[in-house]
Amino acid sequence: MLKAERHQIILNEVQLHNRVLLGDIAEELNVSIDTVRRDVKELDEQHLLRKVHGGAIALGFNTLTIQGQGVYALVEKRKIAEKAIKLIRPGQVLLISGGTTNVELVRMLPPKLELTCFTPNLAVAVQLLNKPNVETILIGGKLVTDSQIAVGGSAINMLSDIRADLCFLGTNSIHSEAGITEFDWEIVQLKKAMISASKKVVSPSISEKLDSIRKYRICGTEAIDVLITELEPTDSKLSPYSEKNIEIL
Amino acid sequence: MLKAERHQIILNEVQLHNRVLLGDIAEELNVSIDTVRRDVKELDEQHLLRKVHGGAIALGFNTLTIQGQGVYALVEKRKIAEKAIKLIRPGQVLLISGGTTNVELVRMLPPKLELTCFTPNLAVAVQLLNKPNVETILIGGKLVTDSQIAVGGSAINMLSDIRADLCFLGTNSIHSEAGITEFDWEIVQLKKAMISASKKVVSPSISEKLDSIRKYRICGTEAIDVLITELEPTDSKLSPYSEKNIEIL
DNA sequence: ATTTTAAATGCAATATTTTGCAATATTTTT
DNA sequence: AAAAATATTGCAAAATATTGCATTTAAAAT
Repeated sequence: MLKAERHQIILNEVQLHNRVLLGDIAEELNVSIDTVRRDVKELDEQHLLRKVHGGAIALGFNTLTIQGQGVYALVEKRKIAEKAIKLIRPGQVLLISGGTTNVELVRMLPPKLELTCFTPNLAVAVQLLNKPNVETILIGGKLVTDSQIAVGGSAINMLSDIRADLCFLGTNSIHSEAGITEFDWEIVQLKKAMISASKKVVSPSISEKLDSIRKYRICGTEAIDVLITELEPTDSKLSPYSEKNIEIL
Repeated sequence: MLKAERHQIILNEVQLHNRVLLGDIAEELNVSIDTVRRDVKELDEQHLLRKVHGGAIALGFNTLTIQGQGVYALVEKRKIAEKAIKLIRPGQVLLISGGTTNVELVRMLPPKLELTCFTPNLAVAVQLLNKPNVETILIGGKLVTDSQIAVGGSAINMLSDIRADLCFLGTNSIHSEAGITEFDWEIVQLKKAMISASKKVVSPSISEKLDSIRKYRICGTEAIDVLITELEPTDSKLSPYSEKNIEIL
């Protein structure tokens, strides 16, 4: 029995019955209760369920999660999110695109921080709802299924009325010469509008996405103010970007 | 044995059983376990499966779900949702407000039904994303935390461009004389706009909400075309409404 | 056809992860 | 407050991964 398989089963059980007992699962899966305990602990760390004394329960009401597997490269993304949050000042207006890194960023926002946040992304919006001191404004439009982001004329139109202090632009591909690129035309248009609606553009990208190029271009490196990766800012992989006058964190 | 051939077989196996063990495959294909490991690693990099310790598993659906904690009066709401769905014809344009009944309604939509759905509510939007044949358009605006609904000028503005066939208006309070009422002023404005954007207004309400009045008025009974409760249409509690020429389901 | 080059494979040594157990601590229940 | 249930921690055995390297195989170039 693979660990990942157990995780799926446990999650499924929790979804179905809203709660599970560790002992029951252990028996059902024929593993020791310690193993189940560790499984549940991991799932809890990935925000896929909530571990409680004696078992686990499904997450609370406004919790959107990515079902099935947990978030890929969560450790790296948390590191990025932590650096990103340091850029934020109380009272600012933020513009936040989609992507799991941005979701993690929002989740890690200090609860007492007062902000106004605009976002076209469902998962980001749901996370923002959990922050009592954040005013959230949803950017509407046609929803792209897999990225859960609103695109199209009305979204772009709504963005044209905004002047945000900081834009966290979830990035698919970034390259020191080609800039930021995407493979979905609609999303390209949206992100372009997001960039022009912001005073400062921050690109949180796990290093894996560096030096890659997609079909359509969103902007050149000159439009990016800050690049945040999980690496040390002095890492050699980042020097092509710092040479382009991008601030590296 | 060609590499591509092995890849096919591995993928097939994963599809079929949801998981594979490296050892099993190695034996089956008569290659070393190292080779299989490398194969699986490649397939993982192409996002065709997920490599885990000991083997590989199929990719989960990357869909967002709201992990609903026990929805109050779920049985009744399902009954209402079932009746409501019968009103829908393929290809129609729907306008759906918030509320757990509407979420349940969307969850129960047949997967093959083709629709265009507008909604200002996050939970509804998330559920709609799981429907492959539904085009979802999010109505943006300032999010009201507890109802997870977008309100304000831009939302109302966006609604003014819509002409929906059917509006499912989640209802807080309905009264045969006072009509539909709410306690949140912003939401009242939004729902008014939703009503004028639709040809036909349907109010799905559990019977508990009948005959109650809140602070602000959304519309009179004349604006409501259909009232759906979990009760039999002939129930005496509903007669004040049928007398107002509302269709009862 | 033959050489050159690159890719693929299996092996062995080493590292990492997973798992169950036992001893101890903590929480929950009575 | 005592008893029962559940958690935590450290540990060792087993399973699995990783790495470097030698060998084979396939592809490209001559």
